[in-house]
Amino acid sequence: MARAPSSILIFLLRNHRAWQNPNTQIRYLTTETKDSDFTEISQQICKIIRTKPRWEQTLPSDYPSFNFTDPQFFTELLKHQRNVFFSLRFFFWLSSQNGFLPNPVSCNALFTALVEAKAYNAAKLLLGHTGFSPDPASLESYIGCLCEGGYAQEAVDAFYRLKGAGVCLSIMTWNAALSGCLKVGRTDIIWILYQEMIECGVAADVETVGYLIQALCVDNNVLKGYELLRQVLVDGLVPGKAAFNKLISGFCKEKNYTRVSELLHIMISKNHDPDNYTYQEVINWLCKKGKGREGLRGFNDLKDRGYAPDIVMYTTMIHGLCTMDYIGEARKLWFEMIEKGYRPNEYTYNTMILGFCKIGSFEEAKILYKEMCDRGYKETTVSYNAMMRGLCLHGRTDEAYGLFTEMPHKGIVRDLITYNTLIQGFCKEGKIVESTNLFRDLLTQGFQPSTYTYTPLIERLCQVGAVQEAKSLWNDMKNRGLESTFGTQDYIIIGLCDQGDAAEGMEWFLDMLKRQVIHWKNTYVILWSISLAGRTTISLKHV
DNA sequence: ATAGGGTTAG
Repeated sequence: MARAPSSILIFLLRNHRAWQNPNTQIRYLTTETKDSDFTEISQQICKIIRTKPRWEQTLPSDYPSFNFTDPQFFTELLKHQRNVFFSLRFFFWLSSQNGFLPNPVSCNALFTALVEAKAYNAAKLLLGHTGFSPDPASLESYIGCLCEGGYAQEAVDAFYRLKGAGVCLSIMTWNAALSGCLKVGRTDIIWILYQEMIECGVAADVETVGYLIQALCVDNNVLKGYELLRQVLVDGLVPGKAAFNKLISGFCKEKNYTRVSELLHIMISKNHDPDNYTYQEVINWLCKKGKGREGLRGFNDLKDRGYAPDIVMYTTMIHGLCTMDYIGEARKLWFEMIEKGYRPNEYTYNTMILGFCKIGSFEEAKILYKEMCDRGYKETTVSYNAMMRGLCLHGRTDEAYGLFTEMPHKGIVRDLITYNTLIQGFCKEGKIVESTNLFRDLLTQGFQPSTYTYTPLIERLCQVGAVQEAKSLWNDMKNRGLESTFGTQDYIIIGLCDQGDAAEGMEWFLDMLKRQVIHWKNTYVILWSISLAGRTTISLKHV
């Protein structure tokens, strides 16, 4: 039995400041009492680990007789510690002490606290470190938590852990999982999970269907998504707007405007009025698929019907007009947007600046560029790329290259598009040495070249008679699994023929036929080159 | 949730 701490107690009670000091209290409680009051001590320890930076080193030597490794003590501490990371740190400290056996109760309590704090990484760390089995309820909210944070793969792992324990998820968690996978574009996992869901015998609800439809759209399976929608509509279920919007966007991409308008009608009839998100996608894809005029008409119709386009819609429309080089119209919308009270943002500025650059109005572009900076928007890779692209389009590659060299000094990162823009610009001007130097530089920097990188290089090399180099670039491109654009192969054939190698030209041509990548516009030129080079008549028997 | 930068023929 411990000594009755009467003298110390009397001292402490008389000395208010000493009693306020947690160290003193602990020393009293741990050395002078046997039946340790865990509640009191843990409250004090909480204070210490919160305020004292190197408590791990001082705690044991300061209080040699207290048994910190009693699991009951840790459970008590957890109750009082608001900041779960302090508890975690304490837990790992305990684990390093001899004699502490993390018991399932404290592990589970800590795990639950971490999950509640949405500290998925820490929760995962704890799981991996201790290998304990959390109770199903915590594990289930852990799965929901992982999905929310975009950790789809980890969620699946946790799911199989639960499944192994014979527990099945509630529909809420299934939906959270599907939604989480959708957010990070992991449709592959969605289909696995959905299969599992069916096997568990959990009935999909209307929310589930919404996610499935969206997943089908992401997989470019819009028609299947549409069929699923029709099917559930018959059953009286109406998925949320997001599913409709994805379907509409998907059909726009496929230029299936009949379905688009049908879906818009369904939305209205089901009290899902199409919103800015819906229309923005329609206009976006109309512009991207070369129907900018229709896009503009739709945009104006919407305004006539009382819809108020938001800044994103305005930006989309301005961008569409700029791609068609209708800069005047774009500028009109720009001012209309400002009149309506929207301030141009980074996206709007970059779009408009590129528009001006493309038509060679560099003065206007520079004024806007300055305005953008004055408004506090930073210069970015995108804004630099836009200026460089404009300059390249107008034969001012030297100025573009000047910007390129300036970028690192301003701390602006160059990316693949930066390189591609310049490579294309130099190629266009026949500056093949500069282009290939940039290409080499790009590889040294560790970028993965894209089709946009190779195409201008191959074409220009062929034109200057360096067909061998062009062919090696072609192989390089193919080895990276990149698809060539229509027309690139034509240059190689014509280049080969210019060198008098009709036979190999023919080989390449037959290869194109086999792969059905013929660009019929150039076929006549190709056949003509081959026959000129080989002085033979090409008959379609070869085909 | 939504928007911005890189292919194409004289």
